[in-house]
Amino acid sequence: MPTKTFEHLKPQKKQRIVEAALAEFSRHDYEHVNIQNIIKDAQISRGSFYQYFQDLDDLFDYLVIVIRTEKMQYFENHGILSDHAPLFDRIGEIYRLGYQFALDHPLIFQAGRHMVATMSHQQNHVTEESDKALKAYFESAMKEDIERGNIREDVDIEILNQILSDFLNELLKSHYVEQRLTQDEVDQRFKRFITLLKKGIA
Amino acid sequence: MPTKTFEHLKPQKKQRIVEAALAEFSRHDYEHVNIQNIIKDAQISRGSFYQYFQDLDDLFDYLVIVIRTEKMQYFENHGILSDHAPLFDRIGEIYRLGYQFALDHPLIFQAGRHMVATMSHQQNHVTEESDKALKAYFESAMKEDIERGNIREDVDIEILNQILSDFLNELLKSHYVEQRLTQDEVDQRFKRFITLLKKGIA
DNA sequence: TGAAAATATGACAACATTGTCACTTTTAGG
DNA sequence: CCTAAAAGTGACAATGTTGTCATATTTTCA
Repeated sequence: MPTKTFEHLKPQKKQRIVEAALAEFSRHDYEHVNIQNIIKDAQISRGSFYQYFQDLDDLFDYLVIVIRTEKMQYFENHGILSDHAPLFDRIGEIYRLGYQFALDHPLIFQAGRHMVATMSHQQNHVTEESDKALKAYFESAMKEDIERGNIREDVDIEILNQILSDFLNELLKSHYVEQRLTQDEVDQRFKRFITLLKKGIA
Repeated sequence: MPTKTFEHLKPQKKQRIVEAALAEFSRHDYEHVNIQNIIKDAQISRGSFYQYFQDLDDLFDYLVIVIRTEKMQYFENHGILSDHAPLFDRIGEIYRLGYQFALDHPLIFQAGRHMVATMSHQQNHVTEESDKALKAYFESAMKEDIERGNIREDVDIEILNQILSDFLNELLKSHYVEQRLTQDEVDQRFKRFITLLKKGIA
């Protein structure tokens, strides 16, 4: 964890440092993060950096928490609106929310993505919590829809959840990260996905 | 492209170099690949390296081709067996083939994965070709199944293809890369996936 | 105000990595 | 067996990065 000194910093300066660090982590592998770049970007001296953080590990752990907190908070603040809406409405909303988060916090989003992508798997607590929360949310939505009779009773909730998150993840990647799809194409894809899922293919 | 000198090398030595390079590329970001490690691993001198490759770009491009060629060849050699089998049999087979490839060529598999994961998107020709081939293969399987009456006529082939590849990709990741799932669990998951897909959820 | 505590600074030694080049060794074939 | 072409070598200068530390600046509060 960062030192007391760091915690005492003015929010503005703290943020400058966090942003510089996120930018660096979204560009490079963990092992090759360049401290020089961070201190240059954040406009702090070399010595200060080592007065705030023990080492890279320390900074990394701190960033994980920052990312996790921001993400959870964002979803909590925006997500509870349409509780008890039908499953697919909620999925659509969650997707839009995820996209909006990426737009609102591009640095956090990209750093998180890159950290997960390049991290060794032992350390994947970066998105673990928010993923869990998301799945729990979908699960409750499914159960409500089953009770309402919108979804057949014997549906395999776990697998459906998996299919949903895989698809949404890839969609977000094509849409936001690689910018290969326009908003219209995304909407189209989403609709077709739901249609297929509803009807089944047999 | 590598120099003539490199092409003239004894296959054994060539392979040692390729393997060292793949190992390095599966550990590090493109920008932070360490030539020192490669020449140490491959037991060649610093000077030799620069006699084989112009620079890192050159080595990278060469590796892309190696990975692509190996992958395509592997699938061509093993994949055509059960042509004209029902879609889901073929999907299962392809999955097993992908897994087998990862087991048979762990270095190539991991390097390819890591290169795709950390690469800027302009350079994603690494797996492009084999992905295309895979989708084409699935598509023809679907069409055959539609003709046979195993799959409804109005099914959205493109989206189905997308769902399939997303799901299989994530499955392979959990199964092989993160080793979070046993063979039994994978089989279970796969069956449940197919069941859900067949029946639909409405 | 003034002095102790907290913060900030950047020069520095230690180390790592790169691409080059003058030189040595090996190979091919006359 | 000899020699010219091909292949191989590692020392080296140039550059970059790290963590430390003695010192300077700022803040706190009695």
